[in-house]
Amino acid sequence: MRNNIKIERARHNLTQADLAEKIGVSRQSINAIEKGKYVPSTVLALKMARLFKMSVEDLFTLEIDD
Amino acid sequence: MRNNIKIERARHNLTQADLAEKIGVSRQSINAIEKGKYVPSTVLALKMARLFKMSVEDLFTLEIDD
DNA sequence: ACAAAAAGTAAATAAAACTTTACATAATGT
DNA sequence: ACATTATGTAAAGTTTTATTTACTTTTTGT
Repeated sequence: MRNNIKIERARHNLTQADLAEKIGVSRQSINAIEKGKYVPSTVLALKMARLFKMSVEDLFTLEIDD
Repeated sequence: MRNNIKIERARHNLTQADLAEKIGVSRQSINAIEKGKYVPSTVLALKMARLFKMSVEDLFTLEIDD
């Protein structure tokens, strides 16, 4: 699964720490999710999408191997 | 977080076992997710939404305590 | 160039997701 | 009523997500 978190963070001028705080996770979790180290829970995905005013589908996209 | 999995399953005439097989998880996982026992990963949410031809946001909705 | 802020990473741990097996209960069809 | 299918649930175990602390590297501003 890939994601556009880094791009949306840039659009909204947020650091990883900012985003982490806004959705209630640690900065390292944001970093790991952003880098594709692991798949976030649906709650996190929904919160991020809501924050960025976009759909979960536009923020996260399935890949062939998912 | 609440979800409309049970309803969508009914609309599509799928048993929990059917759905489980289609998205590649155990039947018990579907049962647990459906009953709100735990929050699925974003990959599962995306797969279910895609199967039901709807958005993740329409299938899963955040609640006040999330 | 320098300092400060941001991002990357890693190890140890905790918490939650998911599996498997197994059995109980409820619903459905004949 | 009976058999079959579907759902609910539970315990034990594995895997993955997420946290904390701490340190390194990269980026940004002055």
